Amino acid sequence: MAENGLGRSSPPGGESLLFLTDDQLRRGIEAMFFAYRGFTADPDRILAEHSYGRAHHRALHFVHRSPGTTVNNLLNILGVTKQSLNRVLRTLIEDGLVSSKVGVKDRRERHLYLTEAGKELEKVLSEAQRKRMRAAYREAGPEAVAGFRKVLLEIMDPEMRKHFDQLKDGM
Amino acid sequence: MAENGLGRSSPPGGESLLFLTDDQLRRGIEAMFFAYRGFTADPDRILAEHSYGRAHHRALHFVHRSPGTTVNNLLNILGVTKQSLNRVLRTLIEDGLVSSKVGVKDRRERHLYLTEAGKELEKVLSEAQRKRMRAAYREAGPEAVAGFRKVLLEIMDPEMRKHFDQLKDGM
DNA sequence: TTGGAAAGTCAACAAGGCTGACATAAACTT
DNA sequence: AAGTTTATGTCAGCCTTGTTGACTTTCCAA
Repeated sequence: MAENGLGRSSPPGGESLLFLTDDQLRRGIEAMFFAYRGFTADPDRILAEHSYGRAHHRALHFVHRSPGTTVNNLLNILGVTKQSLNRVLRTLIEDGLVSSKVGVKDRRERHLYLTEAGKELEKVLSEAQRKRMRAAYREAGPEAVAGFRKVLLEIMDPEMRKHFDQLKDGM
Repeated sequence: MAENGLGRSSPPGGESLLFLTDDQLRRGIEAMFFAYRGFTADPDRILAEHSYGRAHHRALHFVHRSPGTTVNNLLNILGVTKQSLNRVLRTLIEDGLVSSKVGVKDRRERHLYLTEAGKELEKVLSEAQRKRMRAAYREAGPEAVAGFRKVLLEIMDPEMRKHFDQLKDGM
């Protein structure tokens, strides 16, 4: 059986498992790396104009997605420390993009909402990002998109997958 | 025609373009975000044990991939400033993971190679990352993987796509 | 009612981006 | 030969965004 270019013979099972060779996996890893750069490029440019970073985008996105969410919930979704999130949140609140309301049931909690200005910036950011994704989806076609989504789901940590699925419910 | 949940009616063309709705695009964006976290999680853990970061991983990966590459070429691939790359490269060279050799044809250039120790760490990192990708690919199946790759290619900036394709040649 | 847990805030530090200025050596141009 | 460009490296300093530790306020349960 022919070598596959890495000095290892192909795995047993023949052609059907060629997509699992180390070469193919490495190509996938590199594709993920380069694609993620494109994925964030457009929002990054817009954020820079506002002196914000990706962390601000993420906060805006998920507050938009789950209005009234608590800081703690956001923490779990974003997977950063509360101190790190707090700094970003503080500037967004100071700048009037996010409003924070003390919880009614539990007054320790802060519920987060986008203000009109916050919704506006979120829209600009997400439209820029969607524009690229739309073009990519259109070029690749619906079946490729289905595969894309399927693989991404499998790459996620189970914990993150849970958050992803929970977001779905709120749609 | 039914609303799609965002207060916009579905695009003309009917069911066939449902994968291009803002909802679907937003889900794709979120999937990309959560998946990228999983994608980097395993290497990140290993890197932390060595007091390295993702920047070191990227350098190791691409030097491994293109042995003898120049600093300038690496700069273009990674898309960072030379100061930033230099800091990372310097520690890798000091730690004996990367070797830098003056060019023969053009003595201004430095050609970069992994040392044995460098190859070892790169292997540990890439095997951890491939392990997750292999599991994901296996779960998703070859057709999904093809779609995954196709969409990623389309998301890339043309400039990055060029680098990606050039790497292919070296395989 | 008191002590622990939870939510959030403040302070300080580190990694890794960035810009700008500058140095050196080698290659190229005129 | 002189001047310019290119490749690389370095220093200084800034910003964003991660981190840990210490602290306050609030809630709840023993």
